Amino acid sequence: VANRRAREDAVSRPEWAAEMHLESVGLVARLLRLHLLFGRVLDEVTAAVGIGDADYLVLGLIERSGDQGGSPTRIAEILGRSTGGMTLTLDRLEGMGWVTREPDPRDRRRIALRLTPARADATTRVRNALYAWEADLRLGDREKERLFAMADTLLELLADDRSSAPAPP
Amino acid sequence: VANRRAREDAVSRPEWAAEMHLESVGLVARLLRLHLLFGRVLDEVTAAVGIGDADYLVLGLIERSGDQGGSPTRIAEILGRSTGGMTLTLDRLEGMGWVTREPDPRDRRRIALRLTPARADATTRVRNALYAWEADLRLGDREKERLFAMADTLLELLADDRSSAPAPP
DNA sequence: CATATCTCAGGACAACTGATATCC
DNA sequence: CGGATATCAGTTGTCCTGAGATAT
Repeated sequence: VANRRAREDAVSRPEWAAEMHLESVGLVARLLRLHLLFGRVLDEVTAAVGIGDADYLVLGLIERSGDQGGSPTRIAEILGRSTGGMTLTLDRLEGMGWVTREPDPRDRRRIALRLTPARADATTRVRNALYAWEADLRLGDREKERLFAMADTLLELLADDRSSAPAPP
Repeated sequence: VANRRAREDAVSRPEWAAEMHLESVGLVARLLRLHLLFGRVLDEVTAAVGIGDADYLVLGLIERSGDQGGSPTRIAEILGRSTGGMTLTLDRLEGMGWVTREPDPRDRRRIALRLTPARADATTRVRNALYAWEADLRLGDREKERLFAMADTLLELLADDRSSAPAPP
């Protein structure tokens, strides 16, 4: 056990944790930091193209929804927002001429969301910028493979989680 | 090359990407999803203790600032917010009796932020809940080690980034 | 009728910008 | 004085909740 602890300690004190008063640096601390840093990258990239990061996520989901178009409810679910709030967001995006709402003839409750050509360009630029950012990391094949594997492991764990939120004593 | 591509494709199409219309699933897509999912975990855990996630980050940083106490500017920097906004946040936190502001006698421009005992408990509860969440993942030693290593790789890459945000054409 | 999808009205509130006071 | 630190005033904007309209 002593051996295990020593090995874990060796790897579990990254430089950035030096100035923090933490007993130990585990997965959560790393994920928290990752969350912050990646959020910032996202902010910068989207701002450079002139969209907010929240809007980019909406636009990106619409773009990826295929020929059927995106639906407000579905997008709200994925992003963890209310449908009412999503209507407001869409009003805004539509008002700026970035998104169109078309009634779906097959189910007239539904609405098909589509990007206007100009915004399709913009989201493509954001995505290209993100890909460029990824390319700038200059990952080797092996490293990439391992990062993918780790990310997928984490994502599976997180996706299975749905029932979390332990209550405090 | 054909071999490499085949191998990469095998690993680069996680299940969750099935319904998305993506040409390829790279690191960014995974990080985006990770960002969303972990953000939700954070929301749930903090909400269960009765704080907002943004507030938890502030409280957590104050708690970890050691004997000197935290300073508004420093916290704003770490979280990527404006100092003006931080003042408002601190007003709120102080108003709720969660944080105290003490003048620093050694540099009277500065202010030392401290948690009230009650809130120190709350942040501890959140942290414990996060640790419990981590423990619930039931990671094996080897898996943990690999996740740590990968997370640290990513964090280094992100930390070196500071100069990103490529401009669009 | 029960359910699903979307919208509307009204409100809450967090965060920003820019200017200001104080201190090193 | 030039820089840093924190705050204030005024505003913007995003999102939520809860109720309602229309369609299945």
